Amino acid sequence: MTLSELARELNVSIATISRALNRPDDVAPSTRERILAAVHRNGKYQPGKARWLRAQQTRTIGVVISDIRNPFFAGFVKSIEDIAKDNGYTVLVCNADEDSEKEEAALSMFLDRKVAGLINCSTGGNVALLRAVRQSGAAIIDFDRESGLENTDVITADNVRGTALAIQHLISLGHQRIATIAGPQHLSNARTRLEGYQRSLARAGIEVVGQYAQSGNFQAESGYECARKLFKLPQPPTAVFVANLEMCSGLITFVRETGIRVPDDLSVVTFDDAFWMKYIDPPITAIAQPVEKMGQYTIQLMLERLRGSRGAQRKTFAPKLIIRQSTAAPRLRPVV
Amino acid sequence: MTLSELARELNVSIATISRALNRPDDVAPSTRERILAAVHRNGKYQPGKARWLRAQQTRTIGVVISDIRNPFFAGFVKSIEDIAKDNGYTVLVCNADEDSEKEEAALSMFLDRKVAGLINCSTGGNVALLRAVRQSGAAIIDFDRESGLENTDVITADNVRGTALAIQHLISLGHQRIATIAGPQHLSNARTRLEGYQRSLARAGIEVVGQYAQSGNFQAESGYECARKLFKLPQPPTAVFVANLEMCSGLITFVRETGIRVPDDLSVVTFDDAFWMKYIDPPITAIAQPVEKMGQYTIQLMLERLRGSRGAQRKTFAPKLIIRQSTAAPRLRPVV
DNA sequence: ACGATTAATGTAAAGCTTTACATAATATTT
DNA sequence: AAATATTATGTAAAGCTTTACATTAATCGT
Repeated sequence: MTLSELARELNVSIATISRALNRPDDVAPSTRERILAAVHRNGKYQPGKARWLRAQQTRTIGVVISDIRNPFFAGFVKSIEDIAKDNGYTVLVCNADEDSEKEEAALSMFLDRKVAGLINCSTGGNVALLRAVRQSGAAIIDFDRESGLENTDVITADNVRGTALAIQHLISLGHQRIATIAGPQHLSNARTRLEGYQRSLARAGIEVVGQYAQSGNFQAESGYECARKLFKLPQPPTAVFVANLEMCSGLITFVRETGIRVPDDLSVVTFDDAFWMKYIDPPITAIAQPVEKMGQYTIQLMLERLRGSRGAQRKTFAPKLIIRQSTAAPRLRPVV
Repeated sequence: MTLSELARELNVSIATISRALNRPDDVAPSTRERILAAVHRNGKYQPGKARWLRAQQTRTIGVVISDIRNPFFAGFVKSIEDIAKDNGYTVLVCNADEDSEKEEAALSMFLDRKVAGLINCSTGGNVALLRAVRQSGAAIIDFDRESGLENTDVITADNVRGTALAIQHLISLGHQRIATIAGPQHLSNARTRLEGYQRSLARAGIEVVGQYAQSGNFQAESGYECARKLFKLPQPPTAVFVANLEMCSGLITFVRETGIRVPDDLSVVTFDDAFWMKYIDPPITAIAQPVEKMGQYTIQLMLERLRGSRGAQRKTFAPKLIIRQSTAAPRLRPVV
C-alpha cells in the first residue's frame, strides 16, 4: 500500500503521514496516534523504494567480507550487528569469497543501493569502485586488509607482532627449519604476515629458505596443497606457521591423511583461533585476534564517521599467542 | 555523475543513455559505443538509487540466515552464490542471529530495497511482513525452517528421518536413558527434531521422560546450560542427541570442563556435521545434511521462480548418519 | 522518385517518497 | 479583542531513472 492510498483512507495528506513516520514531533499527537495505529495494524504500509530517492540516509551499513565460512569474519559480523542495530542501522553482508570479481559485484551493488557506510575486507579489488562508493557519500572503513583506497580508516590486527610471537615461540622450542603457509601476496595482511615471518627468522640468524614459504589463497584446499609441497621437499620443515584459519584446516586434513604426527613430526602454529582448536587432537597453538573488540571498535568508528567526524585513522589490535599442544621441541636436532 | 549531466556532455538525450545501458540493441552501434566508452572510462556514471524506482527487477536475492556463525548456514550461502552470480544475480545476506526482532529488521530492509527474491531461514518472525515482501513481487523460499507463510516453497532436511537414524543408532548400542538437547519449539525444524526423538523412543518401547528433553535456543551457551541441567538429574542420561551444531559446541565445552568422558560416560550424536568433528577428541557422531546440494537446489528453484514458474513445492533432503567415536555402548547396564 | 517500412533518438510521464514553503488553525500576549 | 507567535497540516517541487509514445531520419521496394 502506498502513502497516497493510505492518505486517502485516513483523510490526511501524504506529507502528514510521511512526517508521522519520520519526524513524529512535527505532527499533532492525536493525528500521529491515528496514523501510527493504522500503519502498524497488520503492517498495511511498508515504506517503499522511493524513500531512498529523496532521503539523505539509508541507515544501512554494507559489509563485504572475504570468506563467510571463516569464523573470524563470521564473528566479526556478529559483533558488529548488535551495536549497529541499537543505533538504528541494519547491516547488509556480501561474501566476496576471496574472489575479486565477486567483490566488485558486491561493491557495485552497495553503490547502487546507496549504503550509508561500507566496511570492506578487501580481496584486492577495484579501487576506482571504492572511490565511486565514497563519492556517493558513504563512509568507508578497511577491515583486516588494506584496499589501497587513499585516506581511509584501516583497522587490522598487528600482523607483524602476531607473527613474531609465533615464530619466536617456535625458535625458542629449538626449531630451525620453520616453514610458512602464507596467504596470497596481493593482500596486505598476507604480505605483512609473510614479512613478519621472514624478519623474525632473519633476526634470529636463521637462514630464510625460499622453498619453506608456500603461498596459498587463504582457502582450505590451498592449505592442503601447500602442506603437500612442503613435505615433498628433500628436507621437510620441523615446524610450520600458517597464515590463516582456513588454510590451517587444510593442513590438518593433510597431516591426518598422511599420518604425520603433530607435534612429534611437525609443530603447527596458526593465525586465527577457533572454538574447536582447543578440543582437537592435538589442540592447536594459535594466534588469536580479539575479533569481538575489533568488531566493536569498527562499528563505533563507523557510527562516528556517519555522524560526520573526519580524518583517517589507522588502528591495530594486539593479537595473543595461545600455546597449546601442537608445538613442541623438534624430535631430531636440525642439521647445522 | 547523473544521467542528465552525462547526457549534456555527450549531446544525446537521457533516454538514449539509459537505453544504451539497459537495452543495448535498441540503440545505434555508433552511439552505443560512444556512450559505453564514456561510461566505462573511469566509472564516470554509476546508476543511482532511482533506478529501482522504475525498473521491474533488482537482480538481487536476499537471504536471511539464522546464525552466521553456524557453518551450516555459512556453507549454504556459499553454495548459493556461485550459481546466483552466473545468472546475473547478487546475493545479499542478513544475519538474524536467532532473534526474531533482527529478522524483522532484515525483512523490512529487503522489502524497502525491493529484492527480487527472498530466501528465508525463519527465526519465527512476522508472517505479515513476509506477506508484504511477497506482495512487493518477490519470490519467497523457506529454507531449513517453515515461516508459516502460506503457499510457499519450503526446503529442509528430512528431520524426522535424520533424528530417527540417530536415536536408532543409540538404541542399537544398548542405550535406554537417552536425552535430547532440543531447539526452541517455535521453530519448525526444532519441533520436528524433538518429535522425531520422542517417536523413535516410543516406537522402541522406551519411556519418554520429560526431563530428558531440554530445550535450548540453538546457540552454544544454551547447549552448555542444557547439558548442565541433564547432569544435575538424579539419574543422568547415558546418551544425548543434540539438535544442532552450535548447541553441540556448548555441550562439548561442558563435558570438557567437567571431565565427563565421551563416549564412556556419555554418548553424543548431533544434528549437523562440521569439518572439525572428525578431528576432535573423540570424533563426534553426526547427522550430516547435504548442505551443498540443498543450496544448489534452493538457488535453482529460486531462479525458476524468478523466471515466472509457479506452484509451491516442498522438498526434503535425506540426511546421513556418520558414525564416529562419540557413541558407544553404555558402560553401565541401564536400570530396568 | 515517391510512399511505406524500419530504425534511431527525443519528449515527457510515471514511479513514490521527503521536505521547503505556504496556509490555516490555535494559543498567547498586550 | 486585536495582534502576534506558535503549531498543525497541506501543496507542490525535487529527486533520478525507465519506458511508452512521438518524432525524425534512413532504408527499401516499386
